[in-house]
Amino acid sequence: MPHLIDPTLTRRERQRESTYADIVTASRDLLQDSPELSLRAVAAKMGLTAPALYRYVANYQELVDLVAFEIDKAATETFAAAADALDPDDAAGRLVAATTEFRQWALGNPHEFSIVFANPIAEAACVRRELVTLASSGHLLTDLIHDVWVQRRFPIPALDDLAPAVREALEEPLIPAKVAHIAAEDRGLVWVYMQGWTQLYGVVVLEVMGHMDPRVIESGEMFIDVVRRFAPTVGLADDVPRLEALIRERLSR
Amino acid sequence: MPHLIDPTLTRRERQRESTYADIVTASRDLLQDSPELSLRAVAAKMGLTAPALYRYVANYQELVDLVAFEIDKAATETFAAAADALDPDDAAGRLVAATTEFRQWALGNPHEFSIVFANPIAEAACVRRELVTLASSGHLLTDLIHDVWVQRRFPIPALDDLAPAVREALEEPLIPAKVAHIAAEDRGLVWVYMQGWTQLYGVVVLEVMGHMDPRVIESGEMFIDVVRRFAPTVGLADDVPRLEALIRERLSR
DNA sequence: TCATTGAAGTGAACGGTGTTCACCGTAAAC
DNA sequence: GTTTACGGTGAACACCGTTCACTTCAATGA
Repeated sequence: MPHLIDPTLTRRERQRESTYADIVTASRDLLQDSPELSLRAVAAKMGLTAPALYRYVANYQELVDLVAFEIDKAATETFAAAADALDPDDAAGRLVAATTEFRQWALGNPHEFSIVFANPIAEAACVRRELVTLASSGHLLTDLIHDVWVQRRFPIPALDDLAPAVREALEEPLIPAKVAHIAAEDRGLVWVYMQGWTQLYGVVVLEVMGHMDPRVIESGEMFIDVVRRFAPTVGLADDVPRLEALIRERLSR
Repeated sequence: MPHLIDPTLTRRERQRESTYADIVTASRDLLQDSPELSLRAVAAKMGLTAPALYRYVANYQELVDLVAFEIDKAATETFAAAADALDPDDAAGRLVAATTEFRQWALGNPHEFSIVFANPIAEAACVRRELVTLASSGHLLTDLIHDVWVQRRFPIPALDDLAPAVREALEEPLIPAKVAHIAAEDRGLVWVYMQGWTQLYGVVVLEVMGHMDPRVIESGEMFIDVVRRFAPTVGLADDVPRLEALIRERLSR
């Protein structure tokens, strides 16, 4: 994303913005090689000393959050691009393409993946939770499932059939903007999304962490299996052969 | 596990064994409070200096592996105990009880859980991989699913219907002992186990890491939902109401 | 235009980490 | 009773996150 000159920003502000971009770039560079991201290494890579970074970031955790947020944003763009490579009317194919791209990206960039999706945020501040919660990747997948639903109208649970805790979580999500465009009575769809995300997350984390037979990881068969089992839930039982072919084509790239 | 005096071990060997136990105890104590396990802190807690630990462990990673292995072993005993609290003939109930106990333990001991199940072993040595792969928890869950299968004889995939990579992984697992007691022609059952483990792992990691709406985590509804959806796969469709009640009873403790 | 202000960066320092090495006492082994 | 080697120490190195006093210099306002 080439940074056009924004006249509303003063020169200093523009330079500051550019430094933030440099921080992210340096951090992602380091994550290509090492699983650990260190503040000092980032500073060194930028030609700065460590204390200088504290002008931009309150502490190490905030650096990680910043980088994680930007990684998620950038990765989501590649997921969206994978979807956009297909016919705009092929909602099912778009969902599967983005999902497959997510899996491939995770395995190809395990450190970046870990920083975004395998970081404990239970004991973190509210800011952190908000950032991660409005993850753009989650937003994208929700949209793609919604598109499938618009086409297929697969059954979704009524809010009254869901447990109270779930209903609350769907009616008033932590970040309202995330599902604001989904009508209140259709929020059961978000529960279906969460079911799917849970399964996708399970395979991918197992694969990225290496907690699975290497031969199975390499083949991608468990990932395919998950998609195959989830397809009927979103009205795509009949599309499985085509979708599976689509996945295999993408996996073999 | 009270250590009886083993006359086959010399005094020195016994003392060494006891020191290993102390290392694990000190480490687990530290993990109760802090998410990070530091070699120096372990040494200090034992009244030693850091270099002394290198008489027992080659490096930090080996300390983590040792602790992770022992935690897995100890945790598995509590899972097994949860199963044993039920009628020995109630294979379904035993599986669900152990599974629920796993989820509860994970949420109650997030640091211990992370060290065992959310540690990247992709870029680790072979020793590490072997240790984690012969995880006793995996062994237990495989046994419990096998018991359910003996009772219900739910359909399992034929090896010929599975992808080559999967077939290889099932026929010659990384650690042969793990599934040695399952006949070659019944190895499709292990694939069903892996499907179930993937789903269980997905929810629990999401919950432990806090990457889910706190209200949903607290209620345990997504975990219940996963069990509910998996039940038919192992011939337990009709048992869902009873099993769900069993879960809810355990969750409310 | 000049003085002032404040943002950005530095070097030194503190406490923490994993790790290595030379050294030492003492308990086990021959 | 002598020798061996095991288990422990203290000092040191390189790295980490973080703080603080200090400088520099560009943007700002009079």
